[in-house]
Amino acid sequence: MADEKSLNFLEEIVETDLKEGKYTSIATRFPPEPNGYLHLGHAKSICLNFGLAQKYGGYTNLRFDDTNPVTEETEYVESIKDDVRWLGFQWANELYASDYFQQLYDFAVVLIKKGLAYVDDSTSEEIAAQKGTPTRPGTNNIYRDRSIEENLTLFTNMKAGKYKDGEKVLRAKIDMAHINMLMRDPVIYRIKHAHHHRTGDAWCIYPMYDFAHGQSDSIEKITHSICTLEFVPHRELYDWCIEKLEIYPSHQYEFARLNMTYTMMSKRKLLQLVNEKHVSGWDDPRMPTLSAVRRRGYTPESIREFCDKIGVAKRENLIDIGLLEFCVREHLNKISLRRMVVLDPIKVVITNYPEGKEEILTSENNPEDETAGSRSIPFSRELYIEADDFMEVPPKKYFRLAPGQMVRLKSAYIIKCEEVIKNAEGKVTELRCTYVPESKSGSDTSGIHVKGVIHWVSVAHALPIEVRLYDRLFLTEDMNRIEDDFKNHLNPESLKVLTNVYAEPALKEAKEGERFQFMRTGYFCKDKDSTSTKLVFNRTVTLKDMWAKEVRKGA
RNA sequence: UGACCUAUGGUGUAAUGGUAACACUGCAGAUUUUGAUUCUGCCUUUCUAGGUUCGAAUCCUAGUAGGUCAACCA
Repeated sequence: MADEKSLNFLEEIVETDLKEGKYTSIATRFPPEPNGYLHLGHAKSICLNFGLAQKYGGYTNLRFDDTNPVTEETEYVESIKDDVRWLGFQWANELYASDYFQQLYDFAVVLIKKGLAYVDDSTSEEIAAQKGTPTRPGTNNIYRDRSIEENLTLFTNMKAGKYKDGEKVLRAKIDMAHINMLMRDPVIYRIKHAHHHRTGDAWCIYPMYDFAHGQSDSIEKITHSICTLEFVPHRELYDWCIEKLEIYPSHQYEFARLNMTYTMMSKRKLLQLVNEKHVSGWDDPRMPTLSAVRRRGYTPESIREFCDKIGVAKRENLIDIGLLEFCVREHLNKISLRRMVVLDPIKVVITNYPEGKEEILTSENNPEDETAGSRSIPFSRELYIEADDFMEVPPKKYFRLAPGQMVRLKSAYIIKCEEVIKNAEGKVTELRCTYVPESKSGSDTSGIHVKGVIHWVSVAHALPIEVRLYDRLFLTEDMNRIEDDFKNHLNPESLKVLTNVYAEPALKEAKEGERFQFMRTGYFCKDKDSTSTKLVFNRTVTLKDMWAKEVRKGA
């Protein structure tokens, strides 16, 4: 029996609308502005919009809100399409607000003819000054009373390019004393002699968001237009335009955007990080963009699961980034092949293992998935193990390697540390161990039980690789709360590059983007910077580490 | 000195007038050839004050707190 999951408030609205026969099917849209890359906040919106349509039998349009040519570029359009597809969604139609420029222009003319719009010659400063404040009403200016004929002529001239940028605007004529600031004669068209990424130089006037978005929804017969909370006050204007234009009544609903701990989700600031080279690009694996988390090794399934788990509501939230990490671990644990990789090597010589001898051992690829099969791993007299897996003076409950102590080498033998060799500075350089020949994995007759199991790589067969370890980009939990420059909060240790790393030979076959669990250290993904001679892996996320926590508590 | 939105464990989200629950986190334990995974148990919750009602997290009023609104951005 599938337990019935409760509905979020948007699903409730849709179900009610469907039940009451308001609609027979629904249409939603995802409306990004192509002025940056999509991030996890957009993923929430994508999952919501596409998810709703999927669940209730409708469709979702991908509509680029490209009404501001100075910030928008084709590069962004392509990345957005890639990201939506990667997340696993298929849009019904690829559309652009710029497709509607003529219709939108005609709508503006309709408004003028109804006496509901006028051309204003004021500067932006004057308009701002006349706007009043939230507690003080605005004031009318002389342009407000221009005749319909004059407005029509002026607006035609605006379109014809007879004025310079900023010289005139078209404003809706609503009410300068309206309690809602957005209803105080909002600017609906402005002059921009700028090249548009799709319409080229065909237009020199462009509609504002409030005069483009709702009408675009209406043209596409979007039933449920879902946006974030900061647009709540825009809804009144959204409805006003639809009513005065007497067009299809789409409706706007608002939800709270995603905020995440230690994460900055503002496109503008992310752009700044890219431009000022604090990161290597929009897809730097430390970024919260979808192209970055993809490169880092996150799966689309885990992002969708995350969006499902965080829910949808109308109150401000701050999601623990640990939940995202939980989701990706949960998925990667099920699907990723295990490999042994030593990130910080220390050499072990097995003194009672014959020189020149080699054995081929077998290890399962994924204990969570029998169909994943197994692989061969070469074993020999000299090995690398993790420096962390040896302590000369171990604390209580440390069940890895220490002088006189035994551990099992994963899928191989039990070894015992007999001697510690140090260099002149007293640093441990080599461990001399003996192995128990009867303790071979799968045919262990030694009767010895050891608690610790560690990973290892045969020196003679080791594959050198580069590994990039990522930590949170920011050190401050709630980046919405800061008052100083957000760059002051950057984590200087958000990237650590390890170049003295050895992997088992099987990793050589890895394909770009392929994800693995490096046993006991974390999940990793082969990076696009890899070449035939240099393999590079990104750490997606560490494994949960109870021992590290234990150590921290002791400290 | 306004309007609008919001208020449930540490963090999210449910409960739709009838026993406050689920996930993450945290803590404790079992299993484990990954100190992973898995499994078990535990901790912790209705902003305040009134009102309506047999009964309120839920409805009403007021207060308080947080958010939003004064771009020719979206």
